[in-house]
Amino acid sequence: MAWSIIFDVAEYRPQELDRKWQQRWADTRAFEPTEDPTRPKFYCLEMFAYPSGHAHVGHVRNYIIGDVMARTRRMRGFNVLHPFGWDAFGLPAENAAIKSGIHPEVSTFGNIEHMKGQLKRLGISYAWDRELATCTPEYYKWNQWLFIRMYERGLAYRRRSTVNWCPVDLTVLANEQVVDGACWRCGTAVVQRDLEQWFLKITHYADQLLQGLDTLTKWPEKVLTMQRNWIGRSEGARVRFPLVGDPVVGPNVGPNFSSAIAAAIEVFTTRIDTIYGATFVLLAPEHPLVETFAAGTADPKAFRAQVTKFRMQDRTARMSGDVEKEGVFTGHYAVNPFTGGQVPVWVANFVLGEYGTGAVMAVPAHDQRDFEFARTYALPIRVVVGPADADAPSAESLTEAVSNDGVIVNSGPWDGLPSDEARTKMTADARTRGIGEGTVQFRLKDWGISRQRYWGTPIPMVYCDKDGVQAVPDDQLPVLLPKVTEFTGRGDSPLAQVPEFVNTTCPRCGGPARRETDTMDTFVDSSWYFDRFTDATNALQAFSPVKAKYWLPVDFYSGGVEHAILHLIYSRFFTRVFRDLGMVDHDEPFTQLLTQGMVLKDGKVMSKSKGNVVDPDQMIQKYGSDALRLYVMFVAPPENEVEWSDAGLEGSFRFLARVWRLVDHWAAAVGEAGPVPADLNDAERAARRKTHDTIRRVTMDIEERQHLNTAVSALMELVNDLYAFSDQTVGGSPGQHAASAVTTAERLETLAVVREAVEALVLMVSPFAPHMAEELWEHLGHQGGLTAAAWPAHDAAAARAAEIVVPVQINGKLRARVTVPSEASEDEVRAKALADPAVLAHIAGKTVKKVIVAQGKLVSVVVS
RNA sequence: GCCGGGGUGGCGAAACUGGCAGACGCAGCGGACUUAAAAUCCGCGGCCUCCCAAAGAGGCGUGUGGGUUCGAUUCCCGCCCCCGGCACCA
Repeated sequence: MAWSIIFDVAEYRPQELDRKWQQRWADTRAFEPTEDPTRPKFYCLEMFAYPSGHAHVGHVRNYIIGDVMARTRRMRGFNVLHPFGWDAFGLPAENAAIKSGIHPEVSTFGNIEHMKGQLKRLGISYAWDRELATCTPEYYKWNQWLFIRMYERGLAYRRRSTVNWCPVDLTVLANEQVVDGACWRCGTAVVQRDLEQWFLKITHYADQLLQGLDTLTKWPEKVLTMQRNWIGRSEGARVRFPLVGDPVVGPNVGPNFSSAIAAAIEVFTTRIDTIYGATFVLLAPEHPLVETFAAGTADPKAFRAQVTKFRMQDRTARMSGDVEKEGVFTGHYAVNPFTGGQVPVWVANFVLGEYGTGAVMAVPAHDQRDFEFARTYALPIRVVVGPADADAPSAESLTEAVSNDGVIVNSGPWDGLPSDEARTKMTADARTRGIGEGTVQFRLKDWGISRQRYWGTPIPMVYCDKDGVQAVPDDQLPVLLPKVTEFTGRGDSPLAQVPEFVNTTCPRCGGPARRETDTMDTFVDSSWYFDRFTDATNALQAFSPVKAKYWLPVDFYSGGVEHAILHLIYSRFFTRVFRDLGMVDHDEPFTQLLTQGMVLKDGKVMSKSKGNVVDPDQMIQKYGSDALRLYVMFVAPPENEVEWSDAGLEGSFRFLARVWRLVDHWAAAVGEAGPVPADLNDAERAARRKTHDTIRRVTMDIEERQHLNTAVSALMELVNDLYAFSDQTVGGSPGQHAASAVTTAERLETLAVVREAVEALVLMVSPFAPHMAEELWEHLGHQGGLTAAAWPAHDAAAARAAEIVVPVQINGKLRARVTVPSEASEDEVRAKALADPAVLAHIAGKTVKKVIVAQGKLVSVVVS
């Protein structure tokens, strides 16, 4: 039995390495940085996790991406902050409590414990000292503190509003949380409710949030576009159409119809240039004037029934499909302030109450919606824009609206102007005459943050009969979330059922008062957690501006694209608030954003309910964490969606074992090798060239392109080459004969080249497979671990080849390859190419018209 | 409808600035080692044609039809399909 010989070369046993090095990193506190102004910083962050219980490989992919970036930057001399935390408040824990009776606090911390273990078993290099959970008073105190600062500045305010209410989750949803008219979480159709709500005035920053997008050059175009659409800026004008003599309507002209009684209808339009074609005015069913007009209509009951029908359509039918354009005449007329003509006022089901002024001027000739409406109800159509080089079409000939710009016609003094010029001039004219003004309209709305739920940050406000709404003074923060023991899932806010919480004293008069019983949307928590990481244990401040200045902004941020709007726009908003409070001095929180793709199993997103989750722990048990890490990085670029494959994981394990054998094979011999000498033979030079070319490729792929898959490919190529080199130089590849560890080689040069190659390989594989790399690094005789090691340096001269193979094309077809010295001149390359037998055969009997030499790349011969 | 991103072997993918399409890996096939298997090591591999076969040679090939160019997966124009976002936003 030859067992002893077989085990001369140590077997790759990843599970032992995982344990050993994870322990070592924890013992030496290897990843806990402190501020160091002498070194460049790198703040690497992955979106923190909701502690659902178990992380699957889809979640874990994101953490590995960040870890590769963090570990690489550390070796490249950066002071790296790579923290992790828990988005620990939220509905699922509370819903589970209603079902199972387990208190959210208990389940949440239990889940955190388990998931933290999973991440540690993956060897992610987190600064665990800075770990935070948003459900702790140490964290949410600062949510409350910030809320009060916003309240003081008018950025947090309370108003009664129609809100999106989820009848299943029993809570209000922000506009961003309503997807196709349904709750983003449970999919139930959303209903409308009127409630007193707290809002954050994100619209105050609408223009800044839009303009800031232009500075985000390292964000995916997709996300920038989604945010632009979401903010939805449009330039236009507000114009007032006075109502024609009506006893109900008073003389006061209100700019926004804050009162139900006004003497004019204000519309918002982006096409004031078409106002001579405005032949009627449309009101949203929600418009305040609608109810005012109702009483005066011929049949008020029928009128109101119509309007009610339109309002019901709004949320449900309108979302699900095309709703016929319908309207009802109010019996009233308004004056087109440009033509002076009287136009009828209708209520239309397709006009939105919450956008603009809730009223539009209808220009059927130049707006498709108005066109359809006019045709349905036989309202007049008037063409006021024509093409620049032809006559304008007649209204009768139109089959659809013409919405593009052109030249103004049928518009009195404005005839002949191009549309854009007309818009500017007519807006100015409206302003001069006091009937309107230019304005910018946003689609973005203020952020309603009140939630009628338990498991969230209490809103730190108090209601006093005498003094009204009062903020809780800073020295009484945090307003602690009381321990609710019974979760029924019925009624409004669970906190309203805790008298000792509700009943308090007014901070101003000391008299009896009631606390706000709603909690904050959990997106508040996640809007600034990256700031807190810079100073996670600060008990006196949300974070120190000095520490924040050192670490922020986040240099590299990665997470799922599903947060492209919600989290990423709220965080940009909060950053501006902190800036205006003097806490930070940058505008944008995340310099670079990477949106990682999901991991699918059987073509579907992994989820517990579908029963198709891949548990990283099971994979680690079988193949070790390094193989899992490497596979997930190798399978595709980080942005791509990928299908999970057990076979692929096994392939990555094989590669690591191959690296292990290679290094082990040479380790004993290369210990004696010195620096690489100048006079190498061809094989040695080629191996060295491959080493340095790989350094270049891997460095660029990780740092510049985040193409982590091709970085791994390059390492595989290097390993393949080194196996062949081993075979050539010492006979027999590593692993071919298990006991064939090299003890010496014929040439010292060989050992020096191999040592350089193998060390570079171990260093470069370490971000992907840190446990194995640490062990091999130690095995190669290095002390102090990889945390202290430097990334290999690229030597461009060593990477350059002495000879290169140049393909030769004849009339665009590849016909030959010639080998030339890499520094050969253009003439030499041309001569060599034209002398090649295969080339001669193809040009025989033909005329060479042209020879193009692309230096170092290719020769192209044109013949006829 | 508008905006953004895509379409490359059996599969995941690569091709950096217009220059050898398919690197690297998975699955597959062949060889070495072994009594045998596993593991390991080495090799083959887009499609088609010529050839008994091999070697070799040639043709076609990056969704599709054009264009620019000595040369196009890459640039331009038209079309088809897929994914994501927004969607009666005046």
